[in-house]
Amino acid sequence: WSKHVLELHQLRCFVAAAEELHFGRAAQRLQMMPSALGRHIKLLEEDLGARLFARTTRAVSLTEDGATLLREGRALLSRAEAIEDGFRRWLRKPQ
Amino acid sequence: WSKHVLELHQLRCFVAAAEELHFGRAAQRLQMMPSALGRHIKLLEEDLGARLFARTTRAVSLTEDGATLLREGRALLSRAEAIEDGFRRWLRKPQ
DNA sequence: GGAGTTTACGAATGTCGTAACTATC
DNA sequence: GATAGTTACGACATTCGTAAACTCC
Repeated sequence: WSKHVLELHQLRCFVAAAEELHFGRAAQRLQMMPSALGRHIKLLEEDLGARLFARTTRAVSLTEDGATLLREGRALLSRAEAIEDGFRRWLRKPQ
Repeated sequence: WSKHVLELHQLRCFVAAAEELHFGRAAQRLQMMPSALGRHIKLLEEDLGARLFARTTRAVSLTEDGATLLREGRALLSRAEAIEDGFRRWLRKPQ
């Protein structure tokens, strides 16, 4: 069985982790446990077929693929937020 | 507890339904049952705080908000697919 | 009454957090 | 031995499909 498709929730986990370069802080920022965050990132890596972080378990750093996804993922997320905001700004649209 | 955030899976359901203007065919296209598709669309409407379809249960048609989301949602989905394809095209990147 | 969407309800899946494990310093 | 990420495992929540209900022609 397979999901095999990109989902925004995974991407939010990845972007937070990529920005913090620290799973614990990233998880805290997203109000979830590090184990949950790590699982989502692992799934994302499997879905994309790419390693996104170089892990030494002592510290994490972005791979080249990770850096690419950070750029494109941020753009995608901000576009998604723009759509949400566009709708939510006008509950009962002004005309 | 709240999810309250846009997810691509909901958007895929909505776009299929908006293109077919028929929940049954849309569900078939996505290989799911109409009831499941309808539930996702309902959640999406609640999340965005907007009615997306005018339903007469005999036929569905897009509201103005629905037409807007169809445009922006398609763009978002195609960008998401582009990211996926970009990664999957180069399993073991070409150099 | 039939085509089409929605609701009710168990069953199956997925996701979570705690705790134990692994590895690095 | 402390810090940071991962895996194992039940518990909880979501999502599914079937079937019944509803609604408009």
